[in-house]
Amino acid sequence: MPTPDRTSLAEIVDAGRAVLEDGGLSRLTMQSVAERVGVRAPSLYKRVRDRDALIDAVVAATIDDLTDRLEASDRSLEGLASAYRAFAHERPEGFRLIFATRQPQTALDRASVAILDTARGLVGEDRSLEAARLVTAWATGFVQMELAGAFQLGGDLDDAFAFGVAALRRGLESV
Amino acid sequence: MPTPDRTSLAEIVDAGRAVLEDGGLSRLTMQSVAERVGVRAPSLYKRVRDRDALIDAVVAATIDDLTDRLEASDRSLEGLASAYRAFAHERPEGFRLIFATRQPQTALDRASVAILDTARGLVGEDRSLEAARLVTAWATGFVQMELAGAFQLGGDLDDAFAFGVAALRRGLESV
DNA sequence: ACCTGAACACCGTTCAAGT
DNA sequence: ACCTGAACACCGTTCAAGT
Repeated sequence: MPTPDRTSLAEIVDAGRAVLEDGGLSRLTMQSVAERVGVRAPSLYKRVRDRDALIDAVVAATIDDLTDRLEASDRSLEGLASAYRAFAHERPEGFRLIFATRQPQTALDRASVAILDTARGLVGEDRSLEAARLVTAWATGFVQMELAGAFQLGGDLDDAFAFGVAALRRGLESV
Repeated sequence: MPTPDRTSLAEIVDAGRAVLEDGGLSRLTMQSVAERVGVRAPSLYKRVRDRDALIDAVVAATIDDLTDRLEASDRSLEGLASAYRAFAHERPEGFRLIFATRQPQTALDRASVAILDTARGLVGEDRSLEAARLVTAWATGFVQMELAGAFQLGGDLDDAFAFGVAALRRGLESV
């Protein structure tokens, strides 16, 4: 006798993201997600292989949202960079998790395209991949260090970020 | 009746680092560290407040080693950058953990000095802090993405790294 | 077909009892 | 003064039994 579904994969992933932002990865337990969704922990295993798979799904959803933001920016170097940083500030735990997991992140493909387009406009086709990697690495590292509290020598972080984009633009335009 | 010490804080931290590189953070359990040190898990609590404090100590020791490497480099922009990257390749889990923990990282002070010196030589006193942050953010992000397998569009990563340092030098020299 | 309680393995942590 | 086994709380996961 079929029972009506009491939840769904999408609802579980959303609950996982909410719990993650609330309390960090260590609070992202099967029990806390189940409770938020109104079900018992063992029921989650009907939709999700295990906790790691749930975490992967949370990462994938986060990357999707991040990509939407990049695509919605003005696509300039400055626009991409600040959209990236703003997203990380909004969802610090989710952002952090993207680079804390080791897996085939084909979900990053869409984001790569947006950044590559802008990079191509700055340095041309030949060096666009390297230029995109420069910009992405810098933005990723900046935000991660910011979130980790690793910038401890004072100074204004907004200034440092603006200085960084400007220097990158100069460095790339002189290729 | 005093018992002779069967271990020490330093030995525990070293064991923690070894276990970490072997199996990642999730394998860094009190039990695995205790076993490696030849003691039962509860005994660790005589030297270490809890697992988080052990992790903090592992991070601090890792930052110390990293700083030694930076100081032992030729102190050029290129030398610092490749020393940084080489260290991350040697101790990927330890490196990763540095920016995965949120805490007062005064241990980063020594490393900051080395990078600031080099940055000052490139852009002068006024913008040295921002320049140091640009370089550190880029190197950190590059290596983290590399370790996470986030560079998935082919191309040579050594090339991309060299391209990055060169572009940063140009961007900074034209301040 | 989905949901649950019970059960098991494992981990962090405390503590009384050993030496 | 350090070390240990026993115990407790908590978590991930499986599974037989419910609907």
